[in-house]
Amino acid sequence: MPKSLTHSYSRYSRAAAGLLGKLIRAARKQRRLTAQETADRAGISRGLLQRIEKGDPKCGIGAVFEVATIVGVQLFDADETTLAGHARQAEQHLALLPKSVRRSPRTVTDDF
Amino acid sequence: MPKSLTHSYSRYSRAAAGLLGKLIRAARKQRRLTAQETADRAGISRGLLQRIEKGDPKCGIGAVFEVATIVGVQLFDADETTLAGHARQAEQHLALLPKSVRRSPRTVTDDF
DNA sequence: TAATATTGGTTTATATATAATCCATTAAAT
DNA sequence: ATTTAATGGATTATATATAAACCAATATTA
Repeated sequence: MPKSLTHSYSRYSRAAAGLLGKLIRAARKQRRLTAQETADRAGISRGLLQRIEKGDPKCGIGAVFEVATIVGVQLFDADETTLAGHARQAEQHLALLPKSVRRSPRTVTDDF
Repeated sequence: MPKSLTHSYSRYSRAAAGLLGKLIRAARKQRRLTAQETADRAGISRGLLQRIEKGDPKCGIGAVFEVATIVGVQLFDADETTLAGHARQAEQHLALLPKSVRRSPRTVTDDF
């Protein structure tokens, strides 16, 4: 049985989702796009778009990224080559990491 | 009745989710963090963490951002002030937009 | 090598995200 | 001012995301 809705994310994560939503909404307004038309292009419902622009953290990241792309919000630094380049770099980086994954004994405190 | 799983997001959105997942996984390995421990700290299951690192676009953006924060993946440019600053800027920008929201007659083609 | 921990991939039950449809309100066009 | 379009917010039904519990395979430590 899944844990009920007892958990809430950190302030930082909620702020990040909220910021992205605000950026999306601002970009949509700039482009004079209707909520309905934007939702249609993204293949989602208008209600979901409302939640995305409100920064609801439970929205699927695919839907959020799709809308962001449509309204012209850059997800990653455009100057730093392309997305494909980023991914390739991440893969190489991953390959270069030491094989040892065993966690270090030091305890880490989560304060953000 | 909701539309079934007939829709799929754009290549760009999927690539973005996939990239973020790879960055997260690389960062977690760098920090020698176990999947289980990372999931525990994020308040999610290990299975969801696997999907996040795989770039599954249906994962909640809150969960993804939470994990990204925990493993140290910067969501927004750190140099560009803070998240709060970004949000304030977005709000001001939104307020400064012309009141007219009616969309322009020109049709726009989605090719990305 | 042996023992232990981590991971990847299932399955199942339940919580919930989503689409669809409504209505009321606000903004925009005529 | 009237009409029309856009928005915000609810509601409901259903698809599905998630947690939990497994197992097998791999990696890590001793």
